[in-house]
Amino acid sequence: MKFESQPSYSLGQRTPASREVAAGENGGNVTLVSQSALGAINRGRVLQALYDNGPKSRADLARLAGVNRTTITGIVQPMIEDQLLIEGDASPSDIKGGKPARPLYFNPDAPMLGAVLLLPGTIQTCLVALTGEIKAVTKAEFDSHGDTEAFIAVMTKTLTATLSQSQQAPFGIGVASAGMIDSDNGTILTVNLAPVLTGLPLVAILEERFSLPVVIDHHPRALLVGDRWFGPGRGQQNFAAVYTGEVLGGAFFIDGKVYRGLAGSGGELGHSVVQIDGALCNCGKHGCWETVAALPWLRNEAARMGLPHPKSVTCARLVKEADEGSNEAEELLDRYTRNVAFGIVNLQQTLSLNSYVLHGDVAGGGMKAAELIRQHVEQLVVKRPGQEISIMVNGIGEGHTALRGAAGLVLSSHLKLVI
Amino acid sequence: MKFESQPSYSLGQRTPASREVAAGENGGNVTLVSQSALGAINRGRVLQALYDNGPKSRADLARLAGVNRTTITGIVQPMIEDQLLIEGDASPSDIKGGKPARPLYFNPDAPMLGAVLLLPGTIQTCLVALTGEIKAVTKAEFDSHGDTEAFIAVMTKTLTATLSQSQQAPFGIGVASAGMIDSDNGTILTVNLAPVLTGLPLVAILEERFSLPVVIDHHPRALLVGDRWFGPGRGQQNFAAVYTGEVLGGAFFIDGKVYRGLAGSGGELGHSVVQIDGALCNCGKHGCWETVAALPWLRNEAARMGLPHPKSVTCARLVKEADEGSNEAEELLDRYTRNVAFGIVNLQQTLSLNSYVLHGDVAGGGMKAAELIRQHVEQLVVKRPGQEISIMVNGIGEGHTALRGAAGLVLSSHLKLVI
DNA sequence: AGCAGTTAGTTTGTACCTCGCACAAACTTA
DNA sequence: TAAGTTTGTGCGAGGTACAAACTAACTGCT
Repeated sequence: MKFESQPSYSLGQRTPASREVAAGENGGNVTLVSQSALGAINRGRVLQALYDNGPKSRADLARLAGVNRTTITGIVQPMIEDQLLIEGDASPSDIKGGKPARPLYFNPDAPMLGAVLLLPGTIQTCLVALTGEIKAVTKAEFDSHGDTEAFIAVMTKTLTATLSQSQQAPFGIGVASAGMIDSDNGTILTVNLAPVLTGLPLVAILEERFSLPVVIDHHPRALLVGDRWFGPGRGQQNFAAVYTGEVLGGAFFIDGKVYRGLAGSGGELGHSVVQIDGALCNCGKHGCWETVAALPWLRNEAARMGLPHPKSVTCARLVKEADEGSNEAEELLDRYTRNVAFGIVNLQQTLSLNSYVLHGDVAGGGMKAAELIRQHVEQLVVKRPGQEISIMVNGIGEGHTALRGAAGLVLSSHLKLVI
Repeated sequence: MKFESQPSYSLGQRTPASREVAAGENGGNVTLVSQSALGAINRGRVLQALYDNGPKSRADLARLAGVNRTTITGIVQPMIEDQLLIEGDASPSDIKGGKPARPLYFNPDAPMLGAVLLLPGTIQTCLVALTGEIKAVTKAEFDSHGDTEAFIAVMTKTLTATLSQSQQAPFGIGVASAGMIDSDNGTILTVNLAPVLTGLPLVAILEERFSLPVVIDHHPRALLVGDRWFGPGRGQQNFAAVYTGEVLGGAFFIDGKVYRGLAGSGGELGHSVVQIDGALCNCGKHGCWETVAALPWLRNEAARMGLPHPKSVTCARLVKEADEGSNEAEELLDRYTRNVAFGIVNLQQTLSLNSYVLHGDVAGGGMKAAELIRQHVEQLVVKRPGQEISIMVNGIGEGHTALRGAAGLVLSSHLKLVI
C-alpha cells in the first residue's frame, strides 16, 4: 500500500489548487507548522542539498544536514523505490577504511520540468531536465493586441507540442513572463506592449488544461531562479540577479529563499533614484537608475561622443572596440559600468548580499565588464572587514536562462523549499 | 515529573551557549527541522499571536493559526500551569449562544526582560515588562578611551543594580549598541568614539557573569525590534525602521523576521547613493543619502538661508516655526522631508515593504513631518495598483525605544521566532 | 421549565517524524 | 587473520499535531 499513483512522500501535489496550500496564510498572521509539513520541508531540504552539492551518500547528507543517518535513510528510501533518486556505484572507502559509500543522485530518467517564456508577441516552451539540459523547444507567435481565446489556443498548442515529446508527464510547468505579475494569485496584471495578457489568470487556465501544477513569476525573478538552480547562484544562500537592457530590473535570493515582496512586487530597481532631480525617466520621475544605466542612456552618450553606429551600441560592442584600442569606447564603457555599479552599491548598502549575477546587455560584456563593475562597486561601497563582493556573469543565451528559471520555479515549489 | 526548575516546554535555554544552537548552520548549507524544534517554533508562534493580537481564547488562537483547538490546548496548558499565561474571566458568549470563551494573556507577574543601551561613554540599563513598561532604569558613564576591565566593572555594577530590583530573574538580557556589531558572534566590532569597546565579546562576558541568555544587536535594529514588539510595528510582518539624526540608518522586518544580512551588516542606508558625484560624505564617497538628509545638511542649509540659530536647528523646531508662519522654515522643512523621502523611495522600490517607522530627528517633527514625507514618497515612487504606503512615527523618547528594542531582542530569541 | 442549537475546551486514540542504540556489511591496515 | 572504521538498516522511545467524541456552558424558542 505504499506506492499508488501518488508517491507516498508527497513532495508536491500533482493536482491543481496546490497554490492555496502553499500560500499558507489564512487571514491570520501566523501559521503553525504541522508534522506532515515538516516532513515535506525536510524531504525538500535533503533534495536541495543533494542538488546543490552533487551526488552524496546518506552519511554525507546526514553530516551536511546535521541530522541522524537513520533520518536520511527514512527520507531517501521511498524516493529510491519511486525512481526519483538512484544509488550510484560504491565509491572507494575512506582512507581509514570502512564500508564504501553509495552515492545518491537524481535519476536521469526522472520526470522533467515544463517551462514557458512569455514575452510580448512570442511564446517559447521547452522541457528542462534536472541537469539543466533544455529539450523540445517550441516557439510560436501571438497577436499582442488580439483575442484572449486566440492567445490561449496558441499557448495550449505550443505547450502541447513540447510536452508530447516526453514519455512521462513533467513535475509541473513554470512560466516566466514579462510585465507585472501577481505570483500569489497566478495572474498576469499588465504587460506593456501586450494588452491581450492583461488580467489573465494564466495559472488557473494551464492547471485546468494540463492537470499539472503551474507556477508563474516575472522575468527577472525567473533569471534569479535560473541562476540559483542551474547557474552561478547554485548552492548559494544570498545573492541578487541584476538585469540591464532597455529597462533595468532585479531580484533577490535572501537566506535561501526567493524574495518576492508584498504581492510579488519588490526588485523594481530601475526606478530607484541615484540622481535627485536628474534626467527625466519614462516613468515620469527624475534621476532613476534606469536613466543612467540602461541602453537608451548608452545610445545617447555614444551619439553625443560621436561613436560609430550609436543606435546599435551594446556593452559587448564597447568591450570589443575598447580591446581594439578605441579610447572613446573605453571611456564610455567605464562610465557605463560605473553607472551600473551605483545600483549594485545601493543594493549592497541595503541588503549586503555580497554576490551579484549580471544578465542582459551588461552580461554581454563578459568578464571584462563584470570586473569593471566590481572595481567600481568596491570603490563606492563602505568597506566592512572580511567582506568580499563578487560580480558574476550569466552569459548563457538569455532566453535559455529565463526558461531554466521558469523550470526552477517548478523545482522550488515542488521541493517545498519555502517555509 | 513535569515541572522542574526548567519549564517542560523549553522555550529558550536559560543556559549560555543557546546562541550556537540558534545559529543552526553547521558548516553545511541546510539544516533539517526536528520535532522538538517544531514544538518550540509553534509554541513561539502561539505566544506571538497572543502578543500581537491581545488576549484571545484558545478557540480564537486556533482559528488565527489555522490549527486544531486541541493543539492550542496542548501548547497553552503547560504555560498556564507555569504561570507564564493566565486565564482571564469568561467573556460573554457569541450572539448565537455557546460556552463563553476564557481569554488568555500574559501573566503581569511573569518575568521581565533585561535591557542595556550602550552608547559612547554611557550605559543605560532597565527592566522591561511584557507590556513594554520600563522599570528600574540605571545610568552610568564610562571612559570611552579607558581600560576594558574598568568598563566591564561599570557594566556589571549597573546591570546588577537594575536586575536586583526584581524578585525573579528576567528571561534574558538584550543589548543595543552603537557601532558595528557582529550579532552572530555576540561581539562588538568597532564603535567610533569608544575604542574601549572594540572587539569586545560582550555576550560571552555577560552570559558568564549573569548566567542568563544574552543577545546583542546594533542600535537601528533595536529600534526596529522595539517598534515590532512595543511600537507601531506591533503585529506587522513587513516594515522598516528609519533613523535620522547626525547619521542615517535603517533596519528591516521582512516576512516576520528581522533582516540581518551577512554577518549582521545590511541596512547601512546612510551611504546609499542618491546623487551621483554629489557632495562629499564623511565616508569619503560622494552623494550619499546622509549628505542630504542628516542633521549636518539641515544645519548647513539653515545657515545658508539665514535662519536664526542654524546650529541648533531640528525637525521639531522647523515644524514649530513653520506653524508659526515662517516661510523659510516651511520651505526648508519641505526640502528636508523630500530628501529623507528619497531614501525611503529607494527602499520601497527595492523591497516594497510599504510600511516605514521614523525615528530620531525627523520623528521629532511628528505627524506633520511624517505626512510631508509620505506625500513626497507617494510622488516619487512608481505606483502599483492597490499599494498603499504608510509612514509612522515613533515619538517615544529615543532611549526608551532602543531599550524596549533591546528587550524585544530577548523576546524574539526567547520565543524562537526565527526558523 | 425544558429542549434544541451553538460554541469552548478536554479526553482519547492515531499517525507521523526524528533520534539513539544496536547490529550487519564491507572495506583497510597490520 | 584480527582489529579498527565507516556505511547503512531495524527497532523502540519520545515528542507532536490531528480527528472524533465528549462535557460544559450559554442562547433562544416553545
